[in-house]
Amino acid sequence: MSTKPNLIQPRTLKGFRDFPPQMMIPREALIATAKRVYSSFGFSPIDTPALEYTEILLGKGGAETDKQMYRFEDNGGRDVGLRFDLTVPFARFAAQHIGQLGTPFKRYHVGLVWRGENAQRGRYREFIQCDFDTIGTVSPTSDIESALVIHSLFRELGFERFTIRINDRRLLSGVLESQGLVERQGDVLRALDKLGKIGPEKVAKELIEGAGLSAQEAQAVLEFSALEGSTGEMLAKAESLVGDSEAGALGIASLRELFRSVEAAGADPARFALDLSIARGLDYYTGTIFETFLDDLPGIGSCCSGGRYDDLAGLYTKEHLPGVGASLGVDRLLAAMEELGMVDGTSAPCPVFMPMLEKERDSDYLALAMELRAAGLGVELYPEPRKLGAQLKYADRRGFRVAVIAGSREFDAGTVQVKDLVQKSGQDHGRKDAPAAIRALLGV
RNA sequence: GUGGGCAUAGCUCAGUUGGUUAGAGCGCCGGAUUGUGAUUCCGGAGGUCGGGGGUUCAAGUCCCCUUGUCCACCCCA
Repeated sequence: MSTKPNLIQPRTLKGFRDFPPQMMIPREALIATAKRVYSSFGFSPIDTPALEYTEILLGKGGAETDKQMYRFEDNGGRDVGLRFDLTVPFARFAAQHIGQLGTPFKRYHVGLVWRGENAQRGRYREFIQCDFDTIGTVSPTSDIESALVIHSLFRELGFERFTIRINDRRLLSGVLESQGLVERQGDVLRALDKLGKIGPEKVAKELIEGAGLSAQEAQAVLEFSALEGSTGEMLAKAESLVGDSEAGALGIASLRELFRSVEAAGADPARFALDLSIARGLDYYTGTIFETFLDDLPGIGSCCSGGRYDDLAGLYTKEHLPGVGASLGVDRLLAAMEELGMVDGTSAPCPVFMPMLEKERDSDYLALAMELRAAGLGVELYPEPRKLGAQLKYADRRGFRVAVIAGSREFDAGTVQVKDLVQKSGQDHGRKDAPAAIRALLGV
C-alpha cells in the first residue's frame, strides 16, 4: 500500500494562462482605460454568453475560424461552440434585440474569446477582446469616429508611436470587378495579405496557382497593392485602376473623406496610413478596414483591428443592420507593453501599507485601518507582527507608496507615523491629520 | 495542422570527447540588529537535470517517443 498521496500535477492547458496580480493589475487598468475611451464616444456596455449554438458562429469568420472553434455537444445534445470573437455574437445580439434598442446602436463589449490555434508570443487560445461597434447606420461619420476611437485609445494607453493602417475592401473589389474576378475575392485577399511578408513574386505565384488568376490579372492586382507615395497620390492612382466600378469609386471617396476628417478632428495625421495591402482575414468585412501596429514592435501583429461589415447581421435577420467597429486585443497589447517595458511589475492593489508591530494591539490596528478606509484611502494591514524591516520590504516589493506605522508609543499618544516608502522618510502626525498627510504624499 | 530551436534551483544561466557527491549569480528564509527597507558578515532551505523508454560498465550529456515553450508557416487580437 502506498503511503504517498497521489498528487495531480498542477498545470494549465496549452495556450491558456494564469494571471498573477502583477499581470492582472495592468490588464485591468488597460481594460478600464478602454472602457473610459469607449464611453466617452457614446458606446454602452453589453455582454453576451461565451457559448452559442454552433449555427450562430459557424461560417461567419471564414474557413480558418471554423477550424479553430471550440465545438462540442452539451449535456442536452445541443451542438454548441465557444465564441471566437465578439463581433459575430454582437450581430446575433443586434438581430435579436434591435427592436428594443433602436438604431443607431453603439456598444462596447469586453470578454474572453477562444481559438484553438497554436500559441505564440502575443497569441493565445484564450484571450480578451475589447470591442466597440456601431450598428444600424452606413454613415461614414461612424467609420471616421471608429478611427478616432482607436487613435484616442492608444494615446490614452500611453502610446505615441503607433500606426493605424487603413484600407477599404471596395477598392480591391473595384479592381477585381473591372477584371471580372469578383468570385475570387476571398483567395485574392488572403494572398495579398502576405505581401509584406513574402514579397510580390511569391504573392503573384499564389494568385496564379492558388486563386487561379491569369498572369495579366495577377499583375493588375499586384500593381494596385504595391502603389506607393502620399495618401493623395496613392488614391489618385488607385482611382484609375478601379476603372468605372461603382464600388471602387465609393471606396476611394470614403477613404479620402476619412483621412481628411481625422485630421480635421484634431488627431495626429501621422498615426494614420493608407495601406492597400491589408485585407483582414475575416470574411465579413465589406468597406473600411483598420489594423493598428506598434511602430516599436510591429512583429507582434495588429493590436486593434476592425472595419465595416454591412451584411453580417443579415444572416440572422431580414432587417438591414450595417455595422462598423474594431477590436482591441487586450492580451496581445499587454504582451507588447510588457516587452516594451511599459508595465512596472508592481502589484499593490491599494496605496497604503500598515505593518503590525504588536499582536496585543491588533484591535487598535484594525480600527486605525478602518478609519483610513473611511477617509477614502485603501489600506492593507499586515496580519502578523514580524520584524519591521521585513514588513517594509514586503511593502516595497509590492510597490506600496506609503506606510502608516504605529505601535504602543503612537497609539498611546494618538499619533501615527506616515512614511514615504519611496523617499524612505517618515514623519509623525496626529491621527486626524493622517489622511491629509497621506494624500499629500500620494499627490491626490 | 506543417517545419525548426530550446527544456538544469523561485529567476537568469554554467556544466569540457559521456566519468566521483550537479554548480554560480540573483532572489528567498533565519541570525548579527527587541521599532525602519540599503550595505556587510554568518547560517539555511530549495533539483527524481520537463516526463517516459533505449544505448552503455557509466547518461544532465548520445538515440527514440512524449509534453511544454519559443520561432517560422498558416492565420489572427
